Amino acid sequence: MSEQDNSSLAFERLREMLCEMPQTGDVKLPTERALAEALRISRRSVRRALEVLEAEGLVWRRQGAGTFAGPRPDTLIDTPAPEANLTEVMEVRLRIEPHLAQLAALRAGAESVERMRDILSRLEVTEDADGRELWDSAFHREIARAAGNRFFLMIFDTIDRSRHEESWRAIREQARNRPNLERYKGQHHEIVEAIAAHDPVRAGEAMRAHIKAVNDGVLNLTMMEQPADAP
Amino acid sequence: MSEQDNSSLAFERLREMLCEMPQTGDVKLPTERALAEALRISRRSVRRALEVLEAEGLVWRRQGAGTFAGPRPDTLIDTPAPEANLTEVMEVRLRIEPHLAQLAALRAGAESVERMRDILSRLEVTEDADGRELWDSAFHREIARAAGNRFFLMIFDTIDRSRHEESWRAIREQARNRPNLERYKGQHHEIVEAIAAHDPVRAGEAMRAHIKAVNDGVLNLTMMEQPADAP
DNA sequence: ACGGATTTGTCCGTATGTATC
DNA sequence: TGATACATACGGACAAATCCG
Repeated sequence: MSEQDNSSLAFERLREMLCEMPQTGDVKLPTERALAEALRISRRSVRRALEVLEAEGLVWRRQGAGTFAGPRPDTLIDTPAPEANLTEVMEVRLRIEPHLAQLAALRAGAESVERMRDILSRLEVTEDADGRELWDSAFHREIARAAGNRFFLMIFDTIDRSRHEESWRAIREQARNRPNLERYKGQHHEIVEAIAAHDPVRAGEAMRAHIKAVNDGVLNLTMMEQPADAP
Repeated sequence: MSEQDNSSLAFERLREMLCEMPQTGDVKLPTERALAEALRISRRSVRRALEVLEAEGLVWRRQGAGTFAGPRPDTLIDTPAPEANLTEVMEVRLRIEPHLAQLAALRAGAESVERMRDILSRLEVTEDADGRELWDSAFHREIARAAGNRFFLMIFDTIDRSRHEESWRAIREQARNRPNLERYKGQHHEIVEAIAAHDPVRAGEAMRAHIKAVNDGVLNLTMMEQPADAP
């Protein structure tokens, strides 16, 4: 009973603290360092407790901002993704986006191709991980737009939303190692060239290869996280 | 669990906002600082999202003036216009449902196949139009379920909802009144057989042929309605 | 024609959580 | 456990461009 775990102590104290707080959103908690000092325990223990509280939905945290009480403020999500599994999303992308590239090759106008190239050039000079994610998404969406089918565009947006939710970890980790980034860059240009040349077969195949590469990259990464696995 | 990057959040919210705006040009958006405060995020995140939207051609900005909604060539749709969508929906079905059949052939269990056969038997003894419509939809949805991918199922439901559009029902039912019904019946059984045999290639091809036949049936019908349209 | 007010464009410092040792 | 390096988010400050009286 004496020295079980400081995390549980922090957990009780923090929970108590939360109950006394006003229920209005946007209540900022003290920083982790301050809490650790106030409770006379290590910051690691505070973090463990906060992780549990976050999972319970009592608090939410954002890097660079702080820890806040209450549910997340931006719950605009209209249940787009149940429990988005990464493999499921990739399977859908692998089977749909090649069709979008094919249709885009048949129907894309010069201004669409121009926008694609512009987006790619911006993607390549972006160092920020968040920004890269945004530009990459914009590129794929531009292709979906160029496909000229509003239903396909709607479907793409459904996938894209889930992709952003799922990207929370894997893509950012993946951004760390640059070799893949170069390969993706080449694949992107290959796709645009095929579309510009109105070559649906090549466009579809290029898109398929690209998504397959991304899929493999993410898969390898998640496998690396689990120990004892050599290529 | 669903807290994505702030930029992506701003991106979705802004695009949604743009779609709800009147189509008239010269619509000035709130200032970046106002948007940042309204969305409860930093101005930097707003700016990243606006950059992408500008590259997509949805908005245009001028320093000192503000951000304006640009021309909107394609709008996200919630209420599709009937006529033009028919070909669009058919195009989507033709390119997606074969994949569903393939996956179903790989993953369908015995009970799924059992349900498909049961649904088909009920479809074949149904005389009224509403009933046939319902059973046919149920058959295709059972295949989507058997594909074992929740996203694909979600996407299928999106398509299926449009398919049930009131204005199309008459057309589809007329297309089914013909001897086409017999052909569709055979194609349905061919699909189920291929799935039961775990033959993805045959299943995909059978589904493709089926949807192509339905598509042709509808197309022929709509052309018959408009007599003698000459180039 | 002029000047103040407003808005976008740009940069940097600070604060915070995250990851690693 | 404690300490350090790192990525990210935020806000302020200033310049450039524009608008309005």
